[in-house]
Amino acid sequence: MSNTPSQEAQELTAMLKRRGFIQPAYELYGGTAGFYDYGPLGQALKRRFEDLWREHYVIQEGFGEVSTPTIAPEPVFQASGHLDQFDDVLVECPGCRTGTRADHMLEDEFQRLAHELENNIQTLTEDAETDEDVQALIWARERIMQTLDEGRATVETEADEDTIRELLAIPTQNQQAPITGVEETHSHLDLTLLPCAYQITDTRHDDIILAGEITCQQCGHGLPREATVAPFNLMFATRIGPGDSDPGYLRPETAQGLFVNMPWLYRYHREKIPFGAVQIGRAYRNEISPRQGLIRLREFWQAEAEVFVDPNDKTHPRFDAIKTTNVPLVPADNDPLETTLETAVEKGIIKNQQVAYYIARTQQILTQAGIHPDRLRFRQHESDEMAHYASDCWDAEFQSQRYGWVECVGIADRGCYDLEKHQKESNDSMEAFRRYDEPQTQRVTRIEPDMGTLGPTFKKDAGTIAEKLKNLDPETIPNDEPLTLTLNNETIEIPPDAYEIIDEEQTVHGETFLPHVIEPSYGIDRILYAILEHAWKPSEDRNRLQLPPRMAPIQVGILPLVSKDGLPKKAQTIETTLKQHGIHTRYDDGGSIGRRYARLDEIGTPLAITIDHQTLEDDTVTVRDRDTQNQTRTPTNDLPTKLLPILNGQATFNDL
RNA sequence: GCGGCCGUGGUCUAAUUGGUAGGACUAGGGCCUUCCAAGCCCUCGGCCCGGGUUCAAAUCCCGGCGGCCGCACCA
Repeated sequence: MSNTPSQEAQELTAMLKRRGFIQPAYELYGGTAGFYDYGPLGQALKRRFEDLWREHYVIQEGFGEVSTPTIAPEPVFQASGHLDQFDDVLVECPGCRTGTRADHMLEDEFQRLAHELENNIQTLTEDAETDEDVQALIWARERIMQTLDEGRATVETEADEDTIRELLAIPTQNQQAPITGVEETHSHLDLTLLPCAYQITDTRHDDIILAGEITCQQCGHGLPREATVAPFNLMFATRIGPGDSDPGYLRPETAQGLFVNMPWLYRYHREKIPFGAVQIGRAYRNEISPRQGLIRLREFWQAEAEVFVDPNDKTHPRFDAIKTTNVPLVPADNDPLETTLETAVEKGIIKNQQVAYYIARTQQILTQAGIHPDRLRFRQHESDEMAHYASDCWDAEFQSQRYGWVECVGIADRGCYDLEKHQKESNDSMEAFRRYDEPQTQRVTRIEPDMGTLGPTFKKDAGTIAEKLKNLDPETIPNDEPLTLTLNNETIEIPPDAYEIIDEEQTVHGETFLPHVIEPSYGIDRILYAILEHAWKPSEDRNRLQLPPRMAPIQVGILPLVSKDGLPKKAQTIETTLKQHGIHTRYDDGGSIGRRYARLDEIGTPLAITIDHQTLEDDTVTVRDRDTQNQTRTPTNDLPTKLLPILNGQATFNDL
């Protein structure tokens, strides 16, 4: 969807650099793709967005904000799946040196083979001489088509192997031919067609062996039977401490820092579900070929929230407040539509209220930040596009004049994926407790081994036997006969005094469960680009950055009309007052007044106050509105109380 | 990662067939100036990096880095 950058977009890029918003990093040394610097204005803009985000998630939602390290030891990503699944497997063609993703290549190859086999069988069926052959081919065809999707095909037929090979035109002398692993079992042949022919042996840190007869799609060069293909993991690797013993990685998302702290955060939130935790920070992905400025970076900023919810209850307590919100949706398997969130959840387009709620939240934040509502939509991931952890996922996408629709927020129902993996990897509980409304009593029958007897009798096997006993169903314990167990292929007899059957009443107050996680994840850099592009209003006589006032890096310009007659001094006094109220000002007495207004318009400063000779007489100044260029006169003393509401977005210039 | 095009002050751009860089805008200083990029004077600032060919390279050749476009990729 990339176009040649328009004149407008190029001018925006130039302005962003000239005025100190952003520029490619390390230009001094030739630049490094995928890294950007935020200058004074860009950083200020980013802070304003972060503060807006915090206002929604930390203040209004009440989620605790944390800050965790950007480097994590290997087990974290072993658990999260990033080490195994967060990579692309690349095959390099020795002919044209094109790198292709191995899994994509195999997929294409299976498709091609499917068609070829289909055709072969079609013609061969017509030529088949005996009914048996025809029957065999029909079976073969059905099974092949049925199972080809899985990358393997099993053919059951009464015809012998040679007939099949011949009829399918498969050379027998070639060990790597699509039919391998032929086994004769009773009256049918089990032909395992594809997995041996095109086998990816993924041993992770070793090379991957690709066997088979595949030609490069780019140049037609045959790939060698055992082309080595390397997994390209998108994480930056490093070493923690000296030596190679302790590998670490720069985090590819801030989320893991929240997951690993789930028990801590659960206690902080006084063991109540649902609760949320958030983090704003840097994340790293070693992209193969980053381009498109802020859109694809190797080091970027995320603002992520993890909301831990009860899997049995994904309603949202404040859903009523947002249910009539209209949102433009692009569902995975339906036409785009605009509907209320209530309808979308009722119709099952959005899976649950929790996801819907954060879609609404996201819409609020992004539009408040200055993304145009008509150029914002929510698109559902196709099932094959979904990350390895997600069960439902919606992307907020903004429409860029330059890059087309670009995702900038992902709202995913990650289920219990992450917590389960970390629980397993760490052997620590990630569970929460669900208290019943009424404690429940239940009769429990269980077997209690008597170690005092088992120990001396069975010595070192006692522990294993005790485990086995506990796992027996008490119902199956014979009453009269001795109890027997199989241990190490031996049958042993357990005397009745070595265990006790306990039948008791237990009171249960609740149960533990793994919470599910709803994750709204914001890509800050992309959002900032969206804000800038949507706010950019170039024209022949003046360029204007129409930022919402609360996003503006510089809030108020302070301009003495002329730099004499004591006007600069008066202006600086006023500026000091405004600064004391926390207003970010910029004093400028250089050049004509028009030039100075233009400079402020270009960086999105919403208000400018001008100190003129009348100020010296009656202590009033003019306040100028960036968007309309209108001016109104205001007493100096009223400035802080009048300007602050405008800058916070609670009032407009017309309220002055 | 592949292919095509490209790389001159902060930005845009000029420099016959090789002869060591000129302009505009911006910015800084000054003059002038009573409200929207006015004018005048002065100033700062450049050949992406490294190698090669040559008496001499912004220019030709090779490599690297970066950019744009296409392909590919994008949990």
